[in-house]
Amino acid sequence: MYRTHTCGELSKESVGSVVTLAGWVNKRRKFGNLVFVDLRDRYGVTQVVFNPEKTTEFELAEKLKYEYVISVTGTIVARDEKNINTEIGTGEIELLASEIKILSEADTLPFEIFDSGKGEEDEELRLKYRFLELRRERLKENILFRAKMIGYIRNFMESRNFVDIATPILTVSSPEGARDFLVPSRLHKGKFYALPQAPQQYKQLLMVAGFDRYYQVAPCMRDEDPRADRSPGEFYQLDCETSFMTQDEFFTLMEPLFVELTENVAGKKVKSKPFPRIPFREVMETYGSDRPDLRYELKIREVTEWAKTTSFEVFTKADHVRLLAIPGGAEFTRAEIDNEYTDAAKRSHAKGLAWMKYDGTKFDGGISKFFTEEQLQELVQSQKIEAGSIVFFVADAWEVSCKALGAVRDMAGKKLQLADPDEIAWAWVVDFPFYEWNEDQKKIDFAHNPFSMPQGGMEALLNQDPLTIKAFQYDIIANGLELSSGAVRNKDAALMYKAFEIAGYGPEVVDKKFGHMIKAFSFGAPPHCGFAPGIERLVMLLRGEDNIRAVVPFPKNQKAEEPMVGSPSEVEDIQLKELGIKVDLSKK
RNA sequence: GGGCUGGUAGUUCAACUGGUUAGAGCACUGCCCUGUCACGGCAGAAGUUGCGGGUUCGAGUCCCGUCCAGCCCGCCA
Repeated sequence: MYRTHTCGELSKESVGSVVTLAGWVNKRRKFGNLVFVDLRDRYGVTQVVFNPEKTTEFELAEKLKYEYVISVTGTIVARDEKNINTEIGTGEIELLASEIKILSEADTLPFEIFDSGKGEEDEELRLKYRFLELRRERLKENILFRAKMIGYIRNFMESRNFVDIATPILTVSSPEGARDFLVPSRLHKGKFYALPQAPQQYKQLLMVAGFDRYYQVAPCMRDEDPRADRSPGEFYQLDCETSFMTQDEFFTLMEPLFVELTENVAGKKVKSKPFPRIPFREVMETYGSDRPDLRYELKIREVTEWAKTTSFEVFTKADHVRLLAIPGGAEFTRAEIDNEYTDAAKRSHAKGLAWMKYDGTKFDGGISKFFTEEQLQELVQSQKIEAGSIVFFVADAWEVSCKALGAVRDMAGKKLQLADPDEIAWAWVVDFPFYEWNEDQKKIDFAHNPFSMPQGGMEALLNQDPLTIKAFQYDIIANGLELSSGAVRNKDAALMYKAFEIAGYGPEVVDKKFGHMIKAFSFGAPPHCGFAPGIERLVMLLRGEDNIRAVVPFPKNQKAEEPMVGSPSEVEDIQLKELGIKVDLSKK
C-alpha cells in the first residue's frame, strides 16, 4: 500500500496511529542525526521526522532531495507546544518515520517548487516545465478552483432544468467573426472542417428543436492573437440558451449563479444586488468603457456647454468636452501625467489630455490659465470639484471623449488602488446599438451580432434612423472584465431580411449564408435568448488573477505554441498526401 | 503587421558617468550540526553577459543589425 491517508487530513485525533503517507519532498532540513521532511501532496503538507533511533533506514532518509516521491510509514505523534507550526493545517502533529520507500528520484529542478516569494521565472521556462509549475500552490489552487466552480455551475444549471448537450467540434467555416482554425478532410480532399468559434447556431437550433434550456461547458477555438485576458487559440464558455424568456426574465434566472459563485465558491462580496442594468450609452458616457470597473465611483461628466462659454479654442471647437475629476490627483507628478495618463488617453485616439489641479481655492498648472476666475468657479460649483483633485479633459468626438477618459479612469483606479480586491461589482450593460457607422467603407454595419433582435422590431427597421435603433443585446461585466455578450435572438425571417438589407446585403446573401437558419426558423421557432460567459475569465475574476495563463492548466504562449509538447508541429509527408495537401513555405 | 519594455550562473537579481579577475540569494556538490519548519555554519563548483558586427587602449555598459520573450495597438463580439 502506498498510502493510508493524505498529507492534509491528519490532526491531533490521529496521535498514536500508524499511517503511511505518500507525496513529494517539498522541503528538507537536515541535522546530523535528525532529518525533517515536509511531505506534500494535493491535499496539504505534513512534517515527517526521521530519527536514527526510530528507523533502520536513516541513511536513505539522508539521501532525500527536493521533489523525490516517497512513501513513508510511521507513527503520528503530537508536537511539543513550542514546535507547533500554525502555518500549516497539520501543524500540531508530525509523522515519526520507521519505514521509507523512494518511489521516484528527481533531477535538479529548473526552478523551485517551494515558492520563496521572489520574482517570477521567465514564462517560457515555466511553460516548458508546466507540470512542475502546476505543483506550486497558487497554480494548483487556481486549477482546483476552476474544477470546483464548474461543478457548482453544473449543479446550478441542472437544478434549473438546463440540459447539457454536446455540439460538433468539426463544423463549418464562416467568413465573419474571428479567423477559423481549419481541419482538412481526408474523405473530401480540398475541403475543410472548421473548429467552432462558439456553438452559436447549434444552440439556436436546439431551441427550435424544443430543448427549451440548453447549456454546455463548450470549447471555443479562434485563431487570433492573444492578450493578457484573452487565451491564444482555445478557451471555454458556459454556453447557454433559453426559450420563452424575456431579457429581464433571463437576467433574473441567471443572476443568482454569479452571486453564488462570488459568495459561496470564491468567498467574496457582491457590490450590488440585484446587478445594475446600465444602458450602453450611459455606461460609455459615465465610465468611458462598456466594461468599467464599478468598484469605485469616478464618473466622467460632459461639460460641452460650459466649454463653449470659454475662449479656449480647443474646447469651443470640439463636438464634445468631457472631464474626469480625480480626488487626490493633485499629487500626480508631471511625469505621471505626461507619460502615463496622457499616453493612456492617446492610445484611445485622443489628440491630447488637458488637465489642471485644484487645491480648494484656485486652479493651477496645465490649461488653467486659459480660463477666467468666473469660469473656473462655475466649474467647481456645477461639477462639485473637491480640493486636492486633478481635473482631466478630453475634447473630441463623442466616442473618443468618452473612451479616452475611460482609459484615464482605469489607470487612476489601478494606481490609486481604488478597487477592493475582495469585492466583485457585477452589472448588466444593455441596449447596445444594433447598427454602427463604418467610416472606412462609408456604410452602415451591424454593431454586434446580426442575429440579435432589434428593439421595436419591423416598425423600428422601417421608420427609425438605423443608427438610433437599439438591440436586445447585452453584456455581463464585472470589475473591468467582460464575461459575456448575449442577446435575444431574431427568429423572424422577414425581420432578418430587412435587417440585412439596411446593412447592404440582399436576400440572396442572407439565403446563401444563413439559409439553413431561416429554414429552421420557418418550422416553428420559440422566442429565445442566451449568453456564454467565459470560464477562464470567471476564474480570473473570482481568483483575482490578471493573466489568463494563471488559470489554464496547459496554456499556449504569445505565439500560440505549447513549448512542452511542441505544438504546433510539422507532420509526416504521408499524412499530407492522404489529405491532398502540399505545403508551400515560399513567401507570397 | 506596428509600438513599448526586457534578455547577465540552473534560477531570481546586482554591476555608478565605458575601467582590475562580472557579484549576491536560492538551487547544486562536500563536510559539521537532535527540534527545525525560508533552519544554521564552513568549503566548493557553476558565466560565449541572447547572437553577429562596429566604435574604443579597454564594452555587460555606447552604436548598427538580428533573434527571443512579455505587455499593448491592429485583430478578436
